[in-house]
Amino acid sequence: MEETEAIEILGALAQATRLRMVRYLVNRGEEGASAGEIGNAVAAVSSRASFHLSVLEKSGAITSRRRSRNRIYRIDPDRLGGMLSYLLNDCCSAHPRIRACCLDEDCCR
Amino acid sequence: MEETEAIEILGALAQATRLRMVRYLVNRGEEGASAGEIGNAVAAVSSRASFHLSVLEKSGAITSRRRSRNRIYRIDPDRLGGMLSYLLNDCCSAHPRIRACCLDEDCCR
DNA sequence: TAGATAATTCAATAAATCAAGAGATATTGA
DNA sequence: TCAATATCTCTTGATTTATTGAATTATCTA
Repeated sequence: MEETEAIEILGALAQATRLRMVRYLVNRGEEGASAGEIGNAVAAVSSRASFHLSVLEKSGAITSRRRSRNRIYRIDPDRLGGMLSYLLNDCCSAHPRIRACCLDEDCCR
Repeated sequence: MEETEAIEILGALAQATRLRMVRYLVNRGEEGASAGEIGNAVAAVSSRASFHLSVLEKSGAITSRRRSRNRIYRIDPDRLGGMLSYLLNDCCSAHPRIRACCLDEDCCR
């Protein structure tokens, strides 16, 4: 992954509403969720939900397709994983301590 | 790690100059580097380097101490690792595919 | 203490981001 | 085609962020 791609995903995740959207969509898995459901889940009015979803989609963290009247959004696990890999393995050169913290949920604060 | 802490680190990393500073500091390891060296490494004038270093320090991604005339900055691997762990294990519920991408450098694009 | 060095803070400007509501667009079913 | 539903786009104003150069602060050494 390129630096600019990683930065765009990082910027997309660095906002509470959007991070909560990602969390919600990860739990929805392959099924995904409509803009309305997502907005509801994170307590965002429709225009705001739409804006934040478009930021996430533009970054590549999520994808979407239309299904009837709804637009269904889904996580793109390869892009999210790719960004994490870029940070951990490329930027941080797989620094042993950072890696240990990342892999073991209970390692670091 | 709390959501707000993770978001602050994510926001700190979502900027090219700052991401390059982190990359440089990871390579410097325990030794760390002075503000001047870091600014030089990422081609930033002193005031700009100082500004970005303060953003990184405020987020917790790096720490600093004064050594003579210089201020020496270092990575905080536990905080960086903690943020990665928050994303991978908490937000993404250790999603198998995301996890695989993250761990194997060559898994995802 | 005076001068040199290193880093930060300040001021001004430009650009980007966020929130909310109004209105526009797309899709479906009566 | 008309009405209802779901989503998106546009506008406004407020806030935040990034950049530069000048001024300031802290530290060291002759």
